Amino acid sequence: MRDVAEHAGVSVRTVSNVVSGYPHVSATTRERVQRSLDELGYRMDFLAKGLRSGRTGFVALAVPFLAEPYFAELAQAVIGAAARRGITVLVESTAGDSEVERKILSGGLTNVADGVLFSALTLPAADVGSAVPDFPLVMLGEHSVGDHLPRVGIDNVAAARTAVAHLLDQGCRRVVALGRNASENGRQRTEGYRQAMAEAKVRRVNWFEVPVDDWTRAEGYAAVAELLEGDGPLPDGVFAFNDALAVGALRALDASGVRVPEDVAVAAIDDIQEAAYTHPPLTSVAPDLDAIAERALDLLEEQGRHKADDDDPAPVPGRQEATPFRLVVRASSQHRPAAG
Amino acid sequence: MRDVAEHAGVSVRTVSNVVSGYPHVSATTRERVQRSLDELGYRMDFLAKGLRSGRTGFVALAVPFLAEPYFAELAQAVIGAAARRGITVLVESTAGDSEVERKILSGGLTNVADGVLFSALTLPAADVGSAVPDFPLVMLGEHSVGDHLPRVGIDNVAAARTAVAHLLDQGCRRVVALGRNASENGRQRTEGYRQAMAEAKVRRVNWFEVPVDDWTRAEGYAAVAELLEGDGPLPDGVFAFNDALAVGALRALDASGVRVPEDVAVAAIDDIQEAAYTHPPLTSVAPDLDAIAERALDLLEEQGRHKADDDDPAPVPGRQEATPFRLVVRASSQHRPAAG
DNA sequence: GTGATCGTTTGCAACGATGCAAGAGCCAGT
DNA sequence: ACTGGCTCTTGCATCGTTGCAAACGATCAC
Repeated sequence: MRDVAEHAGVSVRTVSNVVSGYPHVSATTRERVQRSLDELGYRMDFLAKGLRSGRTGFVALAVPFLAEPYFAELAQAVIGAAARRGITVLVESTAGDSEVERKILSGGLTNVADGVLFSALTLPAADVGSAVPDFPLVMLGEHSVGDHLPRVGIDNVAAARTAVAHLLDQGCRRVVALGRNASENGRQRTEGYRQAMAEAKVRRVNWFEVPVDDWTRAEGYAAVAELLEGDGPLPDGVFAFNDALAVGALRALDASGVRVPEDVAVAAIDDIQEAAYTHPPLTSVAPDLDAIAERALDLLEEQGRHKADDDDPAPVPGRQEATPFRLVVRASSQHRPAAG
Repeated sequence: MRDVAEHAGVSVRTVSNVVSGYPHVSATTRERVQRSLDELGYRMDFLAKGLRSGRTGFVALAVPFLAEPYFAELAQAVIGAAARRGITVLVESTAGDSEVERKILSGGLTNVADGVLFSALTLPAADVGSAVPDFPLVMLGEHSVGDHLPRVGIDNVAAARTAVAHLLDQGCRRVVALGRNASENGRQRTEGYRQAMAEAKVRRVNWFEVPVDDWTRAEGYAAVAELLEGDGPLPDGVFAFNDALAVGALRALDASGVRVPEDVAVAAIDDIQEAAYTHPPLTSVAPDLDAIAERALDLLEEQGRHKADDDDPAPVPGRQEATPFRLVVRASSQHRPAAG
């Protein structure tokens, strides 16, 4: 920038004014500086700008596994929403490592990012306690830290209830819930399953919850394969807590010759792109990822503004925003067996 | 850091020495500073460090669509490899917008990242010409800019040839190549297909190339659906240029009641995780993503060092690194129809 | 003609860290 | 006792940019 100033015969400050669009710059000067800018191929140094102004224009997004379709699609949505606001996204993958997650929550990304969007899996709740971070932070999806942290995501209980109610509507009598684990997400979707089963007055003997460790295709496959090998009564419906589990379940059912949806109907949550191409296509609850991304960025900006205004106001009440979702019905759940 | 220095009763420079592990610091001082560090919850400012030292510890990864499984898995591999080196990855999604791609190549990410890994789809070859960027850059996969830019990826011709040869080995007589488009990648995989067909002395009448725009499930589905509706002779093998196309193809075949692999064998390239869970599981060529990520980062660091050494040496000859791949055979290609 | 006002431009300091080289204190060797 | 060499510590300048407020010149009203 110094070079540009010299080349244009003005002060560095004036160059800065031109670059940052300061209104009180004469047209002739602006043009001359602009020419020098182009000629010398000037590129702004983000670091210096960030250092001086305290804002970097970056937002960090931390997800457990970027290679999981759901998180990849979420990341894509966040990147798109951020791009519309002129914000760049820094994507971090925690690999479900609670050490990494703890570092992020304790501010490991501060002053490189203006804010952090955090989709936590195994959250080190104990370590975090009720401490409020000293930087803009919005949680995506459920977490177990407490409601003092702002959060954006679908209502998991309602989403699960919707999926299970749909299966019951289709005539299922014995619906298995596949996917309970240690996560808060797992707890809530289990709750939704139970509510739907209770509401439909399904007899307790037909309730069945299959636990897993992770919500992956492999675990879904293994769990259902084991279920089919067992000597218990077979289910006529499977509610998988996410699409990856459902994909694994479908594969296991297919491998065992169980027909979907004739023998077993399947529904899940996430509606990843893959869901439209499974065998058969998968019924799934679709969260509005764009809405999640937009709302999350709104909340981040809001926190950023509050920080700037006062010194330390009540740092934004932990708002819990529920974004819309809808049930996408595909072939995997469309059967109507004879009542029984 | 100033606060810490004051609190510990030393100069800021000494604090810096402790933080950066400078050896000549007495044990007592080090300990005292460390205590103040912890007590005040000091966190290093990456921006200031980067501004002063000229290195940020960031590497940018630009991919067309993060939501595409292949790129998501690639990103995960890069993030993992970078983490092992203490490098943080900044993921950018170009959305196949050549405007964005041009910006990246002209250095839009410089001085925020020490280097750029670029997986280009539609590359604005004309705009770039043979200009060598003034920052460390490594291309991932094929591109059409020319060989003056270093590149890491599998040998696409060989990979395609391997997949097609496998289908022919399985007894296929009429193999369709699905996926030719304007990309360099498409050109090369087409070339591999032709080589394999020629090598096996397949009669020209049985060669068939189906073009698409993008390598997505939707396009794969549409292309195969159209093929099945047509009145031409049906193929007994489909070679899809990537797994997404294959997934779409499998769905279309399934929907039309065509049996895989009995009627049509299918193979593709990428071996995304989803490939193991399709109906039936998909035979695919698996690139070694970890190797790609590691080599790419190696080349970046090498370029970084060269930059540091001299002023402007021949900026690293455009090395073209071919990483290993292997064919993963699954059910989608395992048939042996009667010779015909 | 003179002072007030406005638009435009500028100098200085600062953001938080590190490179450099010099200063302070200590010990051993002569 | 003096010097050289060592370890440990420090001050100063600097990276590229922007906030702040003053300075500058010109126009305007009286």
